[in-house]
Amino acid sequence: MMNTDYSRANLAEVLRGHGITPTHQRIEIAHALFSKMAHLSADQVLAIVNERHAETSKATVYNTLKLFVESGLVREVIVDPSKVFFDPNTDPHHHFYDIETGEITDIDAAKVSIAGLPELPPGKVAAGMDVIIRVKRAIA
Amino acid sequence: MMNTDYSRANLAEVLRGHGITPTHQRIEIAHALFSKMAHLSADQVLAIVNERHAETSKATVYNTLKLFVESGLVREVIVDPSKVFFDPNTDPHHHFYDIETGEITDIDAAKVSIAGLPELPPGKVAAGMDVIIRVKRAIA
DNA sequence: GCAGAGGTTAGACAGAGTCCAATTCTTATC
DNA sequence: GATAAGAATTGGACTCTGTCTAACCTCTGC
Ligand SMILES: [Mn+2]
Ligand SMILES: [Mn+2]
Ligand SMILES: [Zn+2]
Ligand SMILES: [Zn+2]
Repeated sequence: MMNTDYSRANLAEVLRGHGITPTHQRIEIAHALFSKMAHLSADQVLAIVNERHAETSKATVYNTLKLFVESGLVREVIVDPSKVFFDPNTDPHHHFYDIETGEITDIDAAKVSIAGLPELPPGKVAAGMDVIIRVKRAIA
Repeated sequence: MMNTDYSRANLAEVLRGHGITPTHQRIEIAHALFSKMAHLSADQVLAIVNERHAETSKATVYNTLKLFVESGLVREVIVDPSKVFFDPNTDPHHHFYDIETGEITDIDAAKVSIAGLPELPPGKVAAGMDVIIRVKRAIA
């Protein structure tokens, strides 16, 4: 989706390209997600963004993550009952989820084929599909 | 998994068969889940169980649902970021999830085939797979 | 520079879920 | 049927994630 240019200047351009006014806070939040390319919770984003000097509030982190999701910049991953993770990888893909460590790993959706799904309920349209493979440490 | 005998006496036997001491509260909670055969949140279970006369605490509902999950009597469904649902259907199956109404519908896993999944990460063993198809109302 | 829209903020609030020490129940044994 | 010991339940305090609000700030176009 983006190359490897995670400079603030380039991130600002990416935000503009999605119709988002690039503020300091939004750029820092985008930087946290895209430079780490990891599945981060809101709390983790808040911590990363305020590592050097506190400059972004909890409310702004939540507002911004929601905005990013709505504009397709990042994707929500719902695997843990206690918190949502935000995924800078918006290519179609699935996830391994380690139920012991919480680690989330991507699975390229292009290599996976799913057949035999029933028709959608009448009057309904698809909004997305999640495949989550829960794994745990093999017996020692 | 069970027939259609949702009598308290039979539910008590089912619990014993899973190594669970059948208390009044546990039997009522099992009754709520199996007689409705629906995906219920802890809060919904609490409300159902205390419909006639309050007799079960929130702590017991959570304790019991956890116990039922651990003993394989029910299954957790993690689709909504704000709460867990408990599923009395433990046959392999997937879910439609209406992101607008919250409605959850079962998809028989026997009819669905998934190919091309990568190998599990080294040292990991599968603990389950969830397929969630998020749907919404078709544009009016 | 000014105005107005849009963005940010602290902190109060809500809801799901956990924890604890005190109490009550279940069950095995007599 | 009574007893005793372990198991289960309980209210309520607590934690954590996420939302909301009203005041304040900042950016942009004029
Ligand atoms: Mn939760
Ligand atoms: Mn939540
Ligand atoms: Zn991912
Ligand atoms: Zn189900």
